[in-house]
Amino acid sequence: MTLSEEDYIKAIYHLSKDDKGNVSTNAIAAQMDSKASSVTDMMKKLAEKDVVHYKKYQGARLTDKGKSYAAKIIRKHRLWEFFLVEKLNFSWDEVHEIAEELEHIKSEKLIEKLDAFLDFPRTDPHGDPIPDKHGNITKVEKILLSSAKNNEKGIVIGVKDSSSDFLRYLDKLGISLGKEITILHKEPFDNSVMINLDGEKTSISALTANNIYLKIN
Amino acid sequence: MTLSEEDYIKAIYHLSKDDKGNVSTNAIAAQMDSKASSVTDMMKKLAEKDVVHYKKYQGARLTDKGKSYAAKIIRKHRLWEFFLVEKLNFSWDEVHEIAEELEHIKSEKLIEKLDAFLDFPRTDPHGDPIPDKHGNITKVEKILLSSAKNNEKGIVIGVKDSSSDFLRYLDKLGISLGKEITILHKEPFDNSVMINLDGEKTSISALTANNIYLKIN
DNA sequence: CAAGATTTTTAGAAATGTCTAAAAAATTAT
DNA sequence: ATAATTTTTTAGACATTTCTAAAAATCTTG
Repeated sequence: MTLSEEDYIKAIYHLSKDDKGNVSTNAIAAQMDSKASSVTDMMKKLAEKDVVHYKKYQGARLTDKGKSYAAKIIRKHRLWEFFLVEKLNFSWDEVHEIAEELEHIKSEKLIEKLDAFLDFPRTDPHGDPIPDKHGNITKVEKILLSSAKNNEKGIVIGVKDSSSDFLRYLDKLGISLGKEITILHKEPFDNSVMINLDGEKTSISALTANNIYLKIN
Repeated sequence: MTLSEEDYIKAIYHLSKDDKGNVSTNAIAAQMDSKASSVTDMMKKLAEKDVVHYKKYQGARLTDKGKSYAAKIIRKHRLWEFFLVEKLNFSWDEVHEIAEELEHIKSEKLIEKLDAFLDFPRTDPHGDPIPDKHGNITKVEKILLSSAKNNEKGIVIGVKDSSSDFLRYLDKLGISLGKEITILHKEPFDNSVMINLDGEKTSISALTANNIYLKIN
């Protein structure tokens, strides 16, 4: 697979995470920051290679082969992110772009040795699960902070938005993976949430609350 | 710079290591395993970008900008090789191909952090010096084993040929970086060399002796 | 359910990097 | 120094990946 093909496979993977339907040409173009016509061309090529199911005017979805390939790219991306943060001391908002390049390095042996060197991490620095070498992902039960109920207590285990801006904002708030958060009160007026974090009362906006995943004990 | 441009820059760098003259179009084509016409095209492009001096029918050589760029690629290549061997337990004959890919990862910050993580190594797993962040290379005095004199004693500090085949052959012979070798006798008939290695007498061929660098105490 | 709006595909073009074949320049050898 | 050989460049083509503009299909809505 070329670099470009791998990027399209990843895009389709991310767009079809939850629902199992087809992904539209326009949705892929938006995700890739390219044009619908380019997507159509690439879908024909990927269908030829048997990594997507594609029918004119009906969008695309990954075949089993495509899903397996996507999982391998995601695995590489997340292992490299873990390496960058844990070994090279990058912060969690800096690693995505670099991992976007590293994820295309081909060697299987490299990635298995890296996995062992890192002591087989289960999640990346943003809490996202790292697929195993067969492409299997362990799903962890999690809810959005915004949908937690009053008096519920949870551990921060992930973020929905992992843009640098959001991650740096969380740093400023003192929110990081593993932190315990108690929901004190949800404000109906603006859907902001009053929480207890490290013994302090803090109010977080609806948008922020909608991008933090909690594991409820 | 694109991947392909970087590969051409590297090729010219390697071809003009010793002598300062221009490198011929055909020599570059041979090194790159491509055709002379492709080289001509690329030289025009690289001259435009001011990384090579190029005049029709007279070959090319790197500009200062080109040399600096080449040194950065070499630095990345050799740091990654060191990482692969020292941290991921690859053997010295396995790392070249993987480093060929890793050397194109762009982030400067990545490479400075990697350098620090590896504790600022001075040479790669084949004994070749790692340029510093400014592109400066520390030259070490060294001679080919084939040109050492009888009764001279030296430490293996590098190899001229770093192909997998040669490196694996050295493994079989028990020759690795840091080993002490004493030249016992040079056979005029076939230029083979009788050496003392770990207290054992061993004969090595002229070709082998011509690809091992020694530091004489 | 037909007209308008939107989405998707097709057609044609550009940029990159490569190649083959032929022409041009440089080198070598008689 | 001229002919033969080798090297290098040019010209034209092809594969990839992308784009714009126009056409075709699908969806939406009064």
